Amino acid sequence: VMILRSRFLDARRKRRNFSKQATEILNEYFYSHLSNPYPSEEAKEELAKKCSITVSQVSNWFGNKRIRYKKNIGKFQEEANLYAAKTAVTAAHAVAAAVQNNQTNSP
Amino acid sequence: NPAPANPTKSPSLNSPTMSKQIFPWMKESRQNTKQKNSSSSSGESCAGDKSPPGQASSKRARTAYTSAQLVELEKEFHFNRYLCRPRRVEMANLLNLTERQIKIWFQNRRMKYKKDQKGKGMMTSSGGQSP
DNA sequence: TGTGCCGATCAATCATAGTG
DNA sequence: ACACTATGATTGATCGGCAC
Repeated sequence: VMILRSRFLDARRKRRNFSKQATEILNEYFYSHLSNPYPSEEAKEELAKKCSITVSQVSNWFGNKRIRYKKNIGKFQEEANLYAAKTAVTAAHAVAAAVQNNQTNSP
Repeated sequence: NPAPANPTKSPSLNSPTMSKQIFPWMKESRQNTKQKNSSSSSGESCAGDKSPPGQASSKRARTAYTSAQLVELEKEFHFNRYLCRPRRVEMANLLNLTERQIKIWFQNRRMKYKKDQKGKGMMTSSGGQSP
């Protein structure tokens, strides 16, 4: 337990929240692709550009978002509805691929 | 982790408006979809790697490496970015970690190295700003 | 057939920024 | 000022695919 505090030199010390509009763009993408929120490398690059952040940051954002979303879906319902209404449904095609793997369950 | 155990999932959700569905990616995820049963320990073996305890370590629990272990690993990484089998065995014993862990650490370290290299490459002028 | 590596992700955790 | 929550980043470990 004395095995710590070597991290006091980490970069995470200085963290900046993303701009309100960057978060807006990311959430828009996330909720409009809720069926499969895994942007391609190209999509990440585009999002990174629009948000003025790095591709890694986009990856981190989606990683955190996915995990936290599924950890507590209820907590994000409001947000989900908010963005769902705001966007023009683009999650139809992705469903096909996802659905193919979905049908495999029955106790 | 106090988590008792909740193997099976009972998805069932939705508030008033049943607008959202539970897509496959939202499910409990990892450590399934592929259960290569048979033997005991984890699916991976990593060419003979065991720990003295021989406990069923199928549950990987983010072991926190000590700073001492990290220092050794880092030192070795600067010497070689890749580890040969014999060396890996040595380090495993030296640091009291499994070969698998050593292998994975180097794997992750290489990825991190690559990522860092990318971040650099630009940055023209000055830098050192001291407030 | 078995093993290591890569790329992407997961999942837990750290440390800080925000909010009340 | 301070407890508690939201959030970006780090990292040990897994998954699927690929090369040898």
